[in-house]
Amino acid sequence: MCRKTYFEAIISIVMARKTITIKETLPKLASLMDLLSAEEHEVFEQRMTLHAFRRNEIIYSEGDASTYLHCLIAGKVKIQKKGVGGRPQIVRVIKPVDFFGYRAAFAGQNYASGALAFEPSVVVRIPMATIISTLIENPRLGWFFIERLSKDLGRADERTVNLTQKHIRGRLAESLLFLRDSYGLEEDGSTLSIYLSREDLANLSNMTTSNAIRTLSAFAQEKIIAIDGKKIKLLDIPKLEKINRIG
Amino acid sequence: MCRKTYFEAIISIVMARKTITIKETLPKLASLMDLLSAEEHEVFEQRMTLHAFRRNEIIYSEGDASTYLHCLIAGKVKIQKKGVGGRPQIVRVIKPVDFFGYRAAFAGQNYASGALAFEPSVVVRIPMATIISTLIENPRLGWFFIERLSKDLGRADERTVNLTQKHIRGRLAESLLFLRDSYGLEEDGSTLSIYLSREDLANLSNMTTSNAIRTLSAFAQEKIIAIDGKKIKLLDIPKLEKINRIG
DNA sequence: ATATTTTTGTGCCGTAAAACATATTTCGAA
DNA sequence: TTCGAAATATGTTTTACGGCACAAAAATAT
Repeated sequence: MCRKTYFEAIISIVMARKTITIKETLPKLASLMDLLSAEEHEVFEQRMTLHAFRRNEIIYSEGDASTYLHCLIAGKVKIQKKGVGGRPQIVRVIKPVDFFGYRAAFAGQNYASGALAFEPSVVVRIPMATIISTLIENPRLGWFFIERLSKDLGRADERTVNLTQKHIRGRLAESLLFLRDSYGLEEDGSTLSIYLSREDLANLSNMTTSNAIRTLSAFAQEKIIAIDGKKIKLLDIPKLEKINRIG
Repeated sequence: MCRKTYFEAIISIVMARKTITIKETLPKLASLMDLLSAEEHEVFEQRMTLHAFRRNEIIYSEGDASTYLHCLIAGKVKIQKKGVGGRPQIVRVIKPVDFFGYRAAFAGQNYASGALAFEPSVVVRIPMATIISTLIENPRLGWFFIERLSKDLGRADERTVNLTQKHIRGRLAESLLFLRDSYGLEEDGSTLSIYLSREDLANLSNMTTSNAIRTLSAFAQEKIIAIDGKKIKLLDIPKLEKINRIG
């Protein structure tokens, strides 16, 4: 982790060909900040800090004390959990402006999963102590988190069933569609806007890296996708959806 | 589903060799009811209904409108979700006095999983509309659900990794330990207090029924467990834990 | 009590996917 | 630029597990 000044954070982002100013940061947090009273808003603003992370940098690790709520302002983040023999599994991905890293504190636990930056990212941190004490007073803030937790829990159950029951091709197809839904496509309307390693793709789809590469090649051969280094073009989305559906 | 009067519900439970009276029901709901004001308490009491379910009876189905919060007063319940080709997967189990069936309503969805009684069960229903409108006013009630959802989400992520990465023996060992933690042991200190079919055990452990039977037999041969019909005795818990740990 | 269906228990086989081995390419650092 | 280390790619081997078939036992209905 590297805690940085606003200035440094902004510079990092600019280097990643995106621009962000302090003026832009607060409005992005609006979905949460709008729920607060004037005094609460003031307290939050005072206590929040801005941080920049490089590609693959750790935002927090499994086992860390869950001290802060995180909000991704810019960039892309993966939430992953170690399994048998330390083999990581990506359980969620975060896009701007999503909140993350709050579950463990609500459950009174240390982090059960770690957060890493897929690419240069800017994160706002707010102490969980502030969140929880405000929550006890402000039911609208409570509802904010109830909705998010409920949706995440639904997705987690869905994911458990899909990862355990589908075959490799189905799981990879699902991951590709999931990445499209999460991060969208580039201007050409077919290239995924996220470039992740084959290893990450494997950890997202519950397979070995070899099999992620192999199956990706098979999809390319079948003209379902096109591969150009880390760039993946989705050529035949109906077919991907079919492969995903039938498992 | 069969909606019953208090009287009928009590009779069903008595038939299952358990007794429950109306006087006992409310105190069991205390963890939630204690958070309410006198007026709120009154409203809840008025709107809640008591229901009895027979063995294997459906409490609610996947796709149903998520109209009620459920609380299990007596019995045992499984929450399951259909996957590829309708193959069910048990995602959670419920013991008294646990709340369930509230996530979907909070997320604004229909039920994404169904609830079935493992054995004769008594359930209290409270309309989700009542819960949500009370929640907006009462932050303590909000916190009640935030904690539960956060713990469930942690367990769901844990489960995803375990079910996908562990081998059959590891998954079955985990399920047996999980059932012990959820429902406890009988007076002998080693027999699981829940008798589930091999099929249920398979759906809990993500394997085919054949493999659940096979692996269970293997454990029995190795003197890790003892099988007597549906009764399962855990003989060597350290060994079970080891098998669970190494996957 | 008897018949019928469901659940449990085993063996065998085929296959999907992991493990392993080894090029080849790309990338980062000196 | 050159070197070493990752990341990507692909073929081969091994194995865990699902699928299927069938028998026995138990539960349920008649």
